[in-house]
Amino acid sequence: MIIVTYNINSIRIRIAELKQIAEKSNADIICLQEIKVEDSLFPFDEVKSLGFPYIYISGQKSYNGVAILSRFQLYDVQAYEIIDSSHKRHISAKLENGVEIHNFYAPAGGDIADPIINEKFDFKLRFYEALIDWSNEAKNSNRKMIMAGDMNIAPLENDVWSHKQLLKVVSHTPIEVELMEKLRATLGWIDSSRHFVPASEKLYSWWSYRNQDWKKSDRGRRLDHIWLTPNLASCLKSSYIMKEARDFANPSDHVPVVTEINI
DNA sequence: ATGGTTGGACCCCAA
Repeated sequence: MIIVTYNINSIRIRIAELKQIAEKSNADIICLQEIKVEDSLFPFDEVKSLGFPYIYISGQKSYNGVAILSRFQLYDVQAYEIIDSSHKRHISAKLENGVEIHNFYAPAGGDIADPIINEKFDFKLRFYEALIDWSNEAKNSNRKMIMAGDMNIAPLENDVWSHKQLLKVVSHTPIEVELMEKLRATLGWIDSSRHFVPASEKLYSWWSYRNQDWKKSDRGRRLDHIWLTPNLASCLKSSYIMKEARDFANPSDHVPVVTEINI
């Protein structure tokens, strides 16, 4: 089974890119973030025609919004409102065999890395504390879980273009990195991208729009992640980041993470 | 130190 996570930054203007991604990845399941559309305006017909008849969404107008697209039926679908009831940032569904898929869009956190001055950063930290509680609920349960999404944190030194220059930049501050590691450690989550790429190697999934040549400056960050619970470790077959998607005609600033699992 | 771009809404906000 091939699972993809992709921050699409508006699904309605990026159907052509989604098509390319579906074809190149041969995805069975695509977790989307920032669909930026309310449920009633979701482009169901266009997405179905890409080979995903099963569509599970938690949308809102203008901001946020998550969706799971699937080639086969999923079960026990739940949409959550972590902390703030107006933010649609988490949807989950189960495979027929009971494996859980959780799709997240973590808050970006604003510009200033201080929770007292910047309430968006405070919200991001509280969101992660809530995620840690959510993950801890699965402790000792042996639930098989996949979590995918735009987590808006780049945890390792080589997950950003300059560790030193980004230490005070939201997405790579020590407090965020510590929270993400605390989340990872709850269940011993496996980072599928880093499972195949050593920590010494640069690896990014996002490049800002605010560079005239994203490839030349290459100031990327790895904000998008697919994690597995340890009881799925033996199923993890491969993973890659589809960097070429950043060069599509009308690209998102994020590119897809693609993970293959034998389940 | 600053500003650079994009998307969706509305005459600005979030990323």
